Amino acid sequence: MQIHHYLKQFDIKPSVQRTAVMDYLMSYKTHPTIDEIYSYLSPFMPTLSKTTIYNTLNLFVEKGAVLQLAIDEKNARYDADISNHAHFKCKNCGKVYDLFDLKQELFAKPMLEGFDIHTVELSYSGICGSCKGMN
Amino acid sequence: MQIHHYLKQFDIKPSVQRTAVMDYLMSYKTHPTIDEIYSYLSPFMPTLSKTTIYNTLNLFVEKGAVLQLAIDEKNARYDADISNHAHFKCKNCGKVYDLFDLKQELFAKPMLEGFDIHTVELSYSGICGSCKGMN
DNA sequence: ATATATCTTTGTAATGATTATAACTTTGTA
DNA sequence: TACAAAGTTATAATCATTACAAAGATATAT
Ligand SMILES: [Mn+2]
Ligand SMILES: [Mn+2]
Ligand SMILES: [Zn+2]
Ligand SMILES: [Zn+2]
Repeated sequence: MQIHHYLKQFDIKPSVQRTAVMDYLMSYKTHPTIDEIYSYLSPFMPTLSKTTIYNTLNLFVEKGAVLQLAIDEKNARYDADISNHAHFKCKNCGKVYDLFDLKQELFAKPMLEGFDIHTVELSYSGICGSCKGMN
Repeated sequence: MQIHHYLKQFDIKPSVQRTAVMDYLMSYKTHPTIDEIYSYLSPFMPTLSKTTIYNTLNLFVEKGAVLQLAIDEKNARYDADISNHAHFKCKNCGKVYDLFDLKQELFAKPMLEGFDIHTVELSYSGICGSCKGMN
């Protein structure tokens, strides 16, 4: 199964729960919160615990398989797409959108004396198209 | 007094507490948390309440006088420098550094169909110079 | 200057996200 | 099968933030 293989690439043992979480993240690219992941999976896996979702995502982030986004002040949000892209958070509806069509230069890690830069996070906020003109 | 005048520019009435918080933010550019601000000011203002620090900073952010940084997953951090600059958070010591010497293009708000972009936040993380070679 | 309304601050309680803990279950191996 | 290691679960604890209501300060009208 491809998700099993993908997890192994990051040195993650593919349990049923871990596979389900990664499958969800790869299928629904909505940058979900822990609660959203748990609420979706729980009906399919009645014994699933929210702690497992926390454990699983902490492991995924640690192993580099998933990004933890800081764009939402309230809850952590997770993204299985670890390629260079930015995010936009709507101040009105809270939805987090992907922004792929930006110059790659924006994601360059600057060479700065005294800083060993590992990660780059570029976030925008404002009002999204669906919310414009409403409210 | 200059801080009073500065606050008024943002339509903020300069109370004693608000002035003290803005003074602190402008003097110590360490991107402090609520707790750090409270711990510093409390000895000088014995009746000060932590709720006031929360109220004050929420007001400052709402009025655009201060930036709330999302770079730290645990606590909100605040910055009185609202000019274009990026931040670096050390994964080891947790300190948040300013990065001023970056191209202004990095802070441009891209023109994208369906997005009305108000703010840009550019954050890096990795290991800082003081932490390199230690641990 | 006094009364009244509005704004601000304060302390406490409530909420909500995340982590710690310990028991239980599953998996891998001898 | 037997044992050890890894993973999952439920519950309790922690910690940041917000809600609330009372008290205090400031502004406005008489
Ligand atoms: Mn994304
Ligand atoms: Mn700064
Ligand atoms: Zn929206
Ligand atoms: Zn450091």
